[in-house]
Amino acid sequence: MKNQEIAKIFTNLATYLYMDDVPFKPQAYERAAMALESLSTDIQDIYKKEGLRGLEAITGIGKGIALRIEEYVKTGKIGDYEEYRKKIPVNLEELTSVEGIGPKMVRDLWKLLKIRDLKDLEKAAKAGKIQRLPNFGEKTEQNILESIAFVKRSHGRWLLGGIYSHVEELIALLKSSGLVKEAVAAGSVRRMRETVGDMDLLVTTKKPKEVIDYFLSRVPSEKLWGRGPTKVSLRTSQGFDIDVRVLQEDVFGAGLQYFTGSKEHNVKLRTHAAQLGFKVSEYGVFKGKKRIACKTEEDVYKVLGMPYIEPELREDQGEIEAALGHKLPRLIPYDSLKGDLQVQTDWTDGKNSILEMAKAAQKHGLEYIAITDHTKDLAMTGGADEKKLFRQMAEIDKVQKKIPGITILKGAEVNIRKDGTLDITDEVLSRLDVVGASVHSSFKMTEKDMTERIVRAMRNPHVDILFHPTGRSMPKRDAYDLDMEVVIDEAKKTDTILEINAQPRRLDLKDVHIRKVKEAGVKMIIDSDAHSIEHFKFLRYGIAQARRGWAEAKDIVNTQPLEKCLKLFKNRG
DNA sequence: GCCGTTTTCGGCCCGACTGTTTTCAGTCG
Repeated sequence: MKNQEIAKIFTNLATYLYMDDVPFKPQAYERAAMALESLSTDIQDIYKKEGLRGLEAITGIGKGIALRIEEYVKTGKIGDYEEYRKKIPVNLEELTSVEGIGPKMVRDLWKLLKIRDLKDLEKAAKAGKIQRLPNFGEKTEQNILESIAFVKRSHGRWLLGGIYSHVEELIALLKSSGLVKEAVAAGSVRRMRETVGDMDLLVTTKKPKEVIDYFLSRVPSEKLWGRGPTKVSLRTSQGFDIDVRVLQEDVFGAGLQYFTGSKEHNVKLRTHAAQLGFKVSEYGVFKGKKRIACKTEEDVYKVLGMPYIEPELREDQGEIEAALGHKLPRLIPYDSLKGDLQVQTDWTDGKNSILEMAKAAQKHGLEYIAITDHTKDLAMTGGADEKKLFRQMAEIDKVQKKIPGITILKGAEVNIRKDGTLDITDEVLSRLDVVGASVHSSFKMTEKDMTERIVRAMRNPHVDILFHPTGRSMPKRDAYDLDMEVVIDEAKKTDTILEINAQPRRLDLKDVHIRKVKEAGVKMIIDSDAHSIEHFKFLRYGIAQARRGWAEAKDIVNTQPLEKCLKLFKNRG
């Protein structure tokens, strides 16, 4: 699948066009790149099946860009882009990943100092060469050095699950100051994106200066990026960037809407507003000079003729159109899960016993769990063979008696071998309540082979769930090559449930897949993949991911009580 | 380069902040 490759080229091409001050084209390429990134169908397939017309049917792709995609599919290159690369042969992604460096600076750094990448940049900055350039200065040079250190440390983005508790702490801190009325997170944190680059906190207060002083006195910062009368911007000692903004109480809704983003959602919303004769900014919705609505987000959307749009949907993926047509999904609510069907214990690589996990699950409000320890191919985890599975089944019966308030199902996470067969016999699988199958090895197969491998496993009549279908693990391992269309199709045919694994580094399925699966009418399940009693809290991120994929409660089997949930399994209806 | 219940031509979101300047360009969200 070349979608991401082509998207990257278009993003870079946009950067080059920005350097040349070309108007409007860069944005067009950026939009095309975004369209490609969120496309779960292979763009090459679309081209092969439907030609240029198929490409042009995609919003954001017109005649010109369709031709460039055609060129790439045919030759593996895009001419305009190659020319630019010859002229300015620099690593755009690396250089623009540095906070404060955009296309124009990249251009000048290349022109004047022949800086190609992060290494060159760091060297020049350390030698004090940057500050002598026209329009650069001492401070810019210093910021560059600090940004480079950060990019190197964290690649600039953080897992949502890694910083979420930090967000909650800071909100609580602001609220406990007694100085603020409202204190909420906005931005990608509020939209619950799987990774976030920084944190936007919004407060309303009558004493902006005091709030900012208070915040600075309580949150140790490694670097103060800047502070104004209504905003402070800093990097914490953990290296995480936080913006705190003070909003006027009577325009809080407009501000919250604005700073929640996404940028693309807001662009679309403003365009729509303009068509109605309104102007939208962080200070409200205006008709001429008159302010119409801004107290709550509901007001903002209402005056623009649409119901409230949940933050998780605000990615310009059709939510505004859906809202206008009153076709928004009724997203699966948080805290609506009744069970968790992927739980590991100390029988393999989990930290806690079956009883401890059951107790923790119960405390988390769950009515049932499945114990799904690894199986024998995963030797390093102490994966169970058939005998060990029987022993564990007996143990679960014993534990169940000690804790009657929650049902403990007998399950396993069986390994899908390279050829698509499983590492546990069908005879034993048939004795389990829940069988999840997943790939843990041989990630580097061709898309065709990997798809066939997984399809074969799904065809096993005992496999109820395909666990973490794409196998990614952020940030170190990307998804393996897989034809998701085929997998979804096969899930429909075989009644296999697809998992949304809630581990912050997995979040697999991805949001774009979830939407496809839902549209295909295939069932999904949200599992914590808990390896300790702490991990049931991950379910929240799984639900967030489901919501970002427009899923409703009825799409997710474990929103149902146990009996109903099990009826949705294959061969159980 | 894309798009269309204002438009097949003429628009394309909008404002704040920063660092370098001495009125503004670049970057960000």
